[in-house]
Amino acid sequence: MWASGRLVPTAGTACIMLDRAYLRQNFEDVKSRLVDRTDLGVLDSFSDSDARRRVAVTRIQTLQHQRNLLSSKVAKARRAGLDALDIVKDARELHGEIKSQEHVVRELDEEVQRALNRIPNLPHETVPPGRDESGNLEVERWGEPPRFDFPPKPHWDLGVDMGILDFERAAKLAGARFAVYRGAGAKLERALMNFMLDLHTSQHGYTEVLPPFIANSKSLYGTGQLPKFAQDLFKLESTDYWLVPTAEVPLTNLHAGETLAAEDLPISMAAFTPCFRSEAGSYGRDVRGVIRQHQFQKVELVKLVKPEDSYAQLERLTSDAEAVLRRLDLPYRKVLLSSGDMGFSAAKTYDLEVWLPGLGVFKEISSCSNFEAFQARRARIRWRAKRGPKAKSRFVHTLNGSGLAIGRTWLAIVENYQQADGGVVIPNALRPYLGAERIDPEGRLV
RNA sequence: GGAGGAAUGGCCGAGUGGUUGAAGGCGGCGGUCUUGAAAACCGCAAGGCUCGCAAGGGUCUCGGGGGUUCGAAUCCCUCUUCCUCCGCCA
Repeated sequence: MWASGRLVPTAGTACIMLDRAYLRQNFEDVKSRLVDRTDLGVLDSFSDSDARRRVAVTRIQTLQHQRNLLSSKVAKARRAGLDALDIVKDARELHGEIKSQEHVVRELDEEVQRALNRIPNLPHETVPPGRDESGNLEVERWGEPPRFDFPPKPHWDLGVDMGILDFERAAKLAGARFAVYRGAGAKLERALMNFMLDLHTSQHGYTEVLPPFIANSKSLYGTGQLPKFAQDLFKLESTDYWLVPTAEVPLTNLHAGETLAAEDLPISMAAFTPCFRSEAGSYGRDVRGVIRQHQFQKVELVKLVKPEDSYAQLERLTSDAEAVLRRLDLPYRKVLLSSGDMGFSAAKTYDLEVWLPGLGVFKEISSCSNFEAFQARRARIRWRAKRGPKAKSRFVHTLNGSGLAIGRTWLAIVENYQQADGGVVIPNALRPYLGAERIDPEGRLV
């Protein structure tokens, strides 16, 4: 286990999602706030294990205290030239008792941890209550869906017909839910990556980071994918390596275990990475095209901020992601997720959904969330306002959002900018990156 | 892959079984002095868990885990990371 417990939890091993003391003291309130997010039984099992653990911890600490007293008596006796054999004998008995109590505490530690691991984050007060996506709130709609004087096609027809997208050969190479991009298709993907990174680093103040595309269990625990969602990930056989499902994992964990200075914050990072997802449990969903793939490329935005700034920063991060859609002139809507539709670790999430005329639907292209201290507590990312007597360190708040998912941006462009002849016009903002104005029906950049 | 070496508080660095949660230095914070600053001097400064209404107490933490011992930063095992050399490789 990546967060294996010690006898008594220590700074290095006690990883929790919600603060235990907060949970204890606000138990009924927490329960009511999580009613749409989880089976409330996990809260009761936490409460029960936690109470038993505290009794056991108190007991072992008493024993350890007695042992320490005896040990210092031995030390004094030795210095005085005495052998202190009777004290040693008593202490030896204590030793056995402590050892057996250690097992009790260790088991209860793990029990508490297991319960905590299953409790999701508390939704922010501005989050609409709801069991699922039906409780979501559309907060904004931007852009005009393009009008066509022909029936718009889905991207899988357009891409395959132009010869820039190949599913059959991808299936031969790897399997279902993979795609091969060729020629203008591959170059469009690369142009989008550069366009997005350039925009965020030069206009929005993000630092570009190129992280490993593989992460260890500890990192995946830090951001909340583990232990609960292991089935959604690809693991490399007989190693502790996992393919990253999103750059959120390496970027958020970049400062894991550190105490940052106030002047370091906020930290804003942007990274391009491929993302790998097993898509277990999504059989039959989005089976055609490149909407749902085992591997897709994404530019991710991550911020580490002071708690008091985090909701203002969520608005900024979301608008940074929106800026990509606006510059590409892609119509979209902004949706505030309900408490039941949010991810496990999030306190508040906006989804950006791009209009796909070929499919006639809005489809998620970015998800921007404030995790408050949930991830920071697990990854132990702290900050300190200043050093000195009263300078207590606190957890940072973490945020992330796609800026954007490149595969879905690719298909949004193909579908929104499609022409009657089967070609695609390149959005103005992208032309410098492609050196062309359109992709012709034969898949050539012209 | 093979052979060696190393890991101590924000940083550097002492410390090989018994007031060492940890000397000393640097850096930080507060103060004295100063018109102000610097220098000098004085003082304060880790985290987790737990008991307690509180004041305060206890316990654990010297890369991670385990062991020996009445007692471990110090001894043993193991893992991780870093450094040096050899081999291999983009």
